[in-house]
Amino acid sequence: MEEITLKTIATQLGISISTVSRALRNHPDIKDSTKQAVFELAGQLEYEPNQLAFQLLNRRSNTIGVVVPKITYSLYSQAIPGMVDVSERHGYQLLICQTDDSYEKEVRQVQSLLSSRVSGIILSVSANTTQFDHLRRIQSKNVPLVLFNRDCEEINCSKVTIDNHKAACEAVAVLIQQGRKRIAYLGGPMNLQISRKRLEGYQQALNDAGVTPDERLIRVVSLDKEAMIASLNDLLDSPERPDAVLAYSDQIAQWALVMAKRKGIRIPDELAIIGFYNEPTNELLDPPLSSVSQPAFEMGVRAVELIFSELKNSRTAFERVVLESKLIVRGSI
Amino acid sequence: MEEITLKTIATQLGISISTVSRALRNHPDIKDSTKQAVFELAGQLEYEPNQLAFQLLNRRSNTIGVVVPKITYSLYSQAIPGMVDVSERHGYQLLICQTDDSYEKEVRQVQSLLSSRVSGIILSVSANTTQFDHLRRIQSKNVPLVLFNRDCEEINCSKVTIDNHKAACEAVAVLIQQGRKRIAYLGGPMNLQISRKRLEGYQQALNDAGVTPDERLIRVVSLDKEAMIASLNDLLDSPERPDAVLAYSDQIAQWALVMAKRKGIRIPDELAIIGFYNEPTNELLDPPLSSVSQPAFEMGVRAVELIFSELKNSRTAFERVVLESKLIVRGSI
DNA sequence: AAGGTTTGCGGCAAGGATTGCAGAAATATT
DNA sequence: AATATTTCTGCAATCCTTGCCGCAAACCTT
Repeated sequence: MEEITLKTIATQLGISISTVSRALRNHPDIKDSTKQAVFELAGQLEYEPNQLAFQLLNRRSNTIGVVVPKITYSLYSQAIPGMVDVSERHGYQLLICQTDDSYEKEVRQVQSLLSSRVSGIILSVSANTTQFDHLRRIQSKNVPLVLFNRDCEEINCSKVTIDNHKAACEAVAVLIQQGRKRIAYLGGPMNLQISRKRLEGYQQALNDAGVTPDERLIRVVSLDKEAMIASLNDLLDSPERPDAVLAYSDQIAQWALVMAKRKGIRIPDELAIIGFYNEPTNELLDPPLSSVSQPAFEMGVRAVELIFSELKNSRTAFERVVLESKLIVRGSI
Repeated sequence: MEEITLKTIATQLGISISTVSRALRNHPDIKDSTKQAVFELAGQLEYEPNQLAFQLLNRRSNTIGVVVPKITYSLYSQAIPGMVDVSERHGYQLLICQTDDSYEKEVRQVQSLLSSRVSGIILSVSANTTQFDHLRRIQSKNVPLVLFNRDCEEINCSKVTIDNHKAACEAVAVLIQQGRKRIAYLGGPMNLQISRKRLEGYQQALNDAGVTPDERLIRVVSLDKEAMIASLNDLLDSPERPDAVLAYSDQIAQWALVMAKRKGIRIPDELAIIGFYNEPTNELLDPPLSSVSQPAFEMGVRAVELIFSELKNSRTAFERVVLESKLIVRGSI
């Protein structure tokens, strides 16, 4: 069983390869009768044009590389379908990699995507990435790069994010208006810019309201489930127990809600909770969890669109798309 | 800014392309001093071997195509990381497509993957696929094909599934043992084999226990949220209200739980609920949702492994991997 | 009928990397 | 010193497709 190529068809019909190629692409130079014969035989042999050869010729692969920390994080599992949607419509495919939040893996993945000559790269930096030469390398090869969700200041390129500072600030403001006095921030990894931005937003809201911040209410929470639960236990059992919580992610917020309930803490009376990302399951909790919603699907869509616009028009300035986030108020506050 | 190729290095060093190629692959025929010079310049120019050329030469792309109905379905968003893990370890990448449960899209995606000369295809059939020529085509091209989760009898190939009949049967048996009399089955699309198998398992369990089935308790539920809620309302408000429910998916089961609670139906006293897929958020509900857990991550791992084993040893018989499902008992029963 | 135009097709090159074979240079052997 | 052997390097083919140039035959023009 060997590959069916243009050559196979050409020799079987006793014509040249170029004629077959043109016939299949409906070139006007080719006689109708020839075209018909070619189409017939091609269908019969189930000929599929070899994309690899085509891509080599065109020096690009019609493929967009996507690098995310973990596909399972809901923002990514929602954003990726958005990317798939748009890119499929343009005849592009997605090469998806995950870094497991490891810097080394991120570098390897980027390398490998460049080697595969992807047409563009969409990336969300890992929690352990503090050096960015690999991203500069993408740019120096003139491959469009779009950062989304997890941004970094060090790289100048097109970006799709929300205004994390503002989102956190507004969420905390709502808590303050409710009369909450001891508001905690449960942050994610602090070398993530978005985690820091949310912290700054939190601090600013306190500042604006003239509330003295309490350092003990600012905690970095591990994303690992067991460790997270331990942190939550520690906070909820401590004498400085908060009366409100803004969490870096719904994953954290959901467990905070569940743990608090198990401890008999009444929600929202004794503890208000707000998370980030507006996971669909927030609605199912009792009480339902309030959350800052991010348009994840749209982030994916926009990221791919930015790739295409750079591809089409390589000399445009970098675009920063800042999408609207929105506090979804439910029973937890 | 042009592409850095072997030629670039060769001309700059005044040696031939072949020498550069061999130097980079550490061929023993090449003098050490030459190698060193080549390595140095290659590093300096940030040379990346062009995978496209390599793949064309080798007639394969080191890429595995994955076709699923929707990436957001939790089984897939868990299985894909399993696939990514294994394939990355082997130096392969994943080309991910979704069909949105459309037959036409599925055909197109498969076509396009074949055109891209993927090394193998992993697929979960769409809910509207009733014809399978496109899958036969994959096989006739000697491209390894693995079906997972959503199987179909019509195609003979390697498969990774669970025993849906048995899983449903055992779940219902537990409900019967609890003394439940009116057990409902909330099924998914009926041209999905897994949905039918679960129905059969449900029916067999009733049969085995000598319970007369009530047709009104068997319902096909749309996967669309609004329509689903309407169906649930209808069932829960009807005079033939069940005292137990086996749902095709946790998505359905979770909403059944929430809707029942809102109607003041006590769970599990008045209504027991079991879902499928063991979504992580089941734990967060009140009461926590019982569910038939499927090893989604492992399904992904095994599917890729099956591709590799066919790739290595093309003449092996097809393997059917049937993984163990398990009823996770929580407060909802 | 001689020249010009159209029609239909073939040949060649390019795109980048690998590799068997052959050949040149350097070294070893007699 | 002449031959044999080893060490290193280059040529050319290959993977498949497309674009460009050119050629022959057929047609049309005057």
